[in-house]
Amino acid sequence: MNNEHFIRLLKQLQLKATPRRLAVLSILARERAYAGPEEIWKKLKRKLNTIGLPTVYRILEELSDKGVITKIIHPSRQLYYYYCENAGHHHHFICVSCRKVEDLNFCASREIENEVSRNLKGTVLSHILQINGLCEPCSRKKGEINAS
Amino acid sequence: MNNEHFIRLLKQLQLKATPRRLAVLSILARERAYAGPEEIWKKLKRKLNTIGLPTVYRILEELSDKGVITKIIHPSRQLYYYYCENAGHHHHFICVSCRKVEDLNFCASREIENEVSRNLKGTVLSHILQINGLCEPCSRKKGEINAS
DNA sequence: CTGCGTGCAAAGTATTTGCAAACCG
DNA sequence: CGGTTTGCAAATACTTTGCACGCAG
Repeated sequence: MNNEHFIRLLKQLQLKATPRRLAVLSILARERAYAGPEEIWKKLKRKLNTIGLPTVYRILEELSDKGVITKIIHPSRQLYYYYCENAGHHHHFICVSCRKVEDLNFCASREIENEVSRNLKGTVLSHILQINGLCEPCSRKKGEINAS
Repeated sequence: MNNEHFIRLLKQLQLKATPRRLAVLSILARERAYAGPEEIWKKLKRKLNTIGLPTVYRILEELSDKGVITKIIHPSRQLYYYYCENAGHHHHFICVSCRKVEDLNFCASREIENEVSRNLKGTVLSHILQINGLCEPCSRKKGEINAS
């Protein structure tokens, strides 16, 4: 949660603990929602003297490759990222209205693995499972809008 | 499979049965693998006198919106599409090596629905489940390569 | 005929790259 | 110090749009 934590995290990943990287992590950690490179960049500009948009792209990409943050699959095909404290393998429910992300205590790895190895005799490398929907508050709001 | 079938299909979707649309469907139906707009365009140019790349984009987009073809989620973030005869809701296993796509007789809709409505009290709008891996032949080849 | 469909040219725009300067350890 | 990291400017490349002409129904 705090900077000390992120410094350790970056060292583990063999990345230098630079102000830019820490700032990106800190901003993402504050959010319960996914954010895009440009948005993050705008927020960073307020905190740091200077920061380039390509730097933001690079940092998000490397953190995502290392598995520290999650890439969100969005219909618009723009990049979105989300920082999740929860370490174990799991999947996300994303609210398409307010962008909130919530953890799902559900993963179908086992069934998938069975299905693929038995029927297709193939090898699973990775799987994507993302649930798009409306969170509880947004669900209600939509209901109100529809009802009115 | 044949043109008659696609003509009926397009009519159902309230799309005119034009040579371009039929050609796109026919090409996709022949493949057991996903393909990108540019590739499809190149193949189409051989069959048709003229066809513009934007047209291919437009046709793929509308067919995908209507649910006739499936958008493939690719790490490169380029667009790929796949025509699947199988009508019911299901998911796909894609081979990252040869691009082959296979149906999975597995869907976690019910578990997802339970999990979301019980724990999050949210509403599910859609879900993405895609398995990336190696099909059986590619699995073997990789093994050979690694072994050598 | 009448509006949907298409070709062409042109724009758009998110994302990436190259390189010199700055900086972390 | 030495290799990373970053800013800036510019490029890239995929994808989309506008508009006039053509064709399906």
